[in-house]
Amino acid sequence: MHPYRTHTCKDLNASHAGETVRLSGWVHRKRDHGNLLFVDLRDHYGITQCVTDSAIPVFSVFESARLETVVCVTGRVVKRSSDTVNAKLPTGEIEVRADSVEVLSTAEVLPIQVASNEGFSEEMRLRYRFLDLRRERLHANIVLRSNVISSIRRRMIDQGFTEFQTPILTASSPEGARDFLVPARQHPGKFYALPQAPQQFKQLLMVAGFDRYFQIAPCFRDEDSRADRSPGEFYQLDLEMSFVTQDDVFAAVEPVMAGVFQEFGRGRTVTETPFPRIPYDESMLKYGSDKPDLRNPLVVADVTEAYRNSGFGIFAKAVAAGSVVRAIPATGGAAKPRAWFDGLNAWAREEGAGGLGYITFVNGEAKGPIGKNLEPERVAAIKAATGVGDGDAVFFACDKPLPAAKFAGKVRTKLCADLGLLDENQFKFCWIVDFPMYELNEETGKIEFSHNPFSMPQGEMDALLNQDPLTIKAFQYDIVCNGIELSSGAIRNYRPDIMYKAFEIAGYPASVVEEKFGGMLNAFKFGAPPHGGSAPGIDRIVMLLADEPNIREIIAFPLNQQAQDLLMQAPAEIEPERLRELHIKPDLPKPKLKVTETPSEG
RNA sequence: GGGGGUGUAGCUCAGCUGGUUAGAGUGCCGGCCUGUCACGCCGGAGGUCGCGGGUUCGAGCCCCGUCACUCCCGCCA
Repeated sequence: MHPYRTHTCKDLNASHAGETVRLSGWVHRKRDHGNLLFVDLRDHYGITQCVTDSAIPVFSVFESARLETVVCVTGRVVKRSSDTVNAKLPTGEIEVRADSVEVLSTAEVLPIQVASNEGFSEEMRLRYRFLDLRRERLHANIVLRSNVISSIRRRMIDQGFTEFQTPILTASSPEGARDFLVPARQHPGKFYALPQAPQQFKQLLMVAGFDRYFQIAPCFRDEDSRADRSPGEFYQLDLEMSFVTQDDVFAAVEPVMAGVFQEFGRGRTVTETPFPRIPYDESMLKYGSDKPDLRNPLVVADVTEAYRNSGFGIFAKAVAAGSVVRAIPATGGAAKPRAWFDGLNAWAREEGAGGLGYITFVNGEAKGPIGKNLEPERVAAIKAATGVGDGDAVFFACDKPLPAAKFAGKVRTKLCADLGLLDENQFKFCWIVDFPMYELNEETGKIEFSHNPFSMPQGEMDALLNQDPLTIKAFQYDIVCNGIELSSGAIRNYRPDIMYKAFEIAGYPASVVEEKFGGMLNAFKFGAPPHGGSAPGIDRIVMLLADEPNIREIIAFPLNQQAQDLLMQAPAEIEPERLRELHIKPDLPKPKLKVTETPSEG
């Protein structure tokens, strides 16, 4: 018989009754009846109940084994009587009568319990990640992550994409986030950078003629974390395609996204392909965001004209000074008590708005502080613009266009939550397209790239030469699901002449462009195909599918918010000798923060 | 870099207006229990109330500082 196991802890059922089997796993739970002892034995696959009684010598071994001890149990499979079957357990029809138990590894008193749904502190969970990972939910999330990545890889390969690996030790990115740097021992004073994304490599692979590239790519950015953003590292499905338009990229990405979300979405409905394409300007107006949650049915409308020269003095004055008014409908909001409206007003002030004016519609009448001061035909126009009717309310955000849009977006989200309008049972995808190529820096008054300087301006050279730069759109797009930005992508600027011009408009002379991006620019001088791509974030995809609000729940060994690994104790100090051979001398501003010590090993 | 929250037993938390010996659940240790499946019952051990200072007759609670974790803003081509 195999020294460790003949079956896993999910394998056995009534058909195995009478067989002698061997199982290995962790003592998940014990139920000690004095002369009768039940042990739930757990492995990666499942749980099997083992039972022993005091007549058998191994009883005391089992009885003294603490939770999470690793044991090897040999015994006979017995069909349970009908009244003792556990319907909640896949192996609940049977149990294993233990003849012998070997303790393979003992366990100390647990700092966090495995067989529990209790919430433990992040610090404990990360310090004892190996225990946390044994727990059902996290264990399942990591398996889901693996399955999602396999599915993505299969779907990409089936579409004719070729998988690549690109360097981890590479050059500092010229723009963007802070790099992680690695000292180069053979080149004193010089550094490698970890890639923020394989952006330039994938474009070079297109120049190299590979046509369709993808990679499950690790990306490194030294920026502060958020609940949905790891500090340091994350993975993306990086892809790039040659001889394509924006629509070709969409057509390649959509079936992968839709397919994966259908496969792992546990019945939640997924937007049918093709996904809606929403121009950036429209998204900012209707949803107050460039990553709209389309599960929220509320749509913002512009009602600036309804307030121009109106009887509602505050807004009329602001509109005259260049502000806009955005109307956010609250379906069914008129039935809410006065306290709700007051609460929203207080919330709006906390958010930095002057307040939150509103009109309610009851029995064909417009009520509320604004309703009284606004002429009936203007109220009618607002009603028409927002599509509200009796029983609804409308809220107003009045400010300069961008802050008004953003605040309207916040109001939209809050109203939806308060009114319970969000359908949780959906994955709503869309593309946000037509991002502006440039934007005005309000402080400096200068024109800057608003997103990726390497994307192709719509209208190409003609637009750069003849259009107001602030009106030029780029072939730049984001894919958004349930209000979460999964990726951005672009059709790239592959023409050196257009690139020089695009950078010139943003204030970079040709010499700077050559110095900073010489490698890629040079490659484009030897026959570059038109190309474009995208890079959906793997971690966020898994977060959505697992319905987890925090990215650490879908990563086996995440860093904490301070970018520390509490289990492996990283970052750590380095022996002086190592620093010497790297020609590095620390110049510390103050005594270094110490990573707290881990308790002794078991 | 900035703002909010949290920090009390191994773990998860309660602790009222500042007032006796700081509690519960769980885990751990011991006892009882032959059909449980979050088994049950009885008992026990376990505390520098994050740390430092202050106010007070008296501080887990109030004040100041500091540290740690977390959420958010900045940042994230």
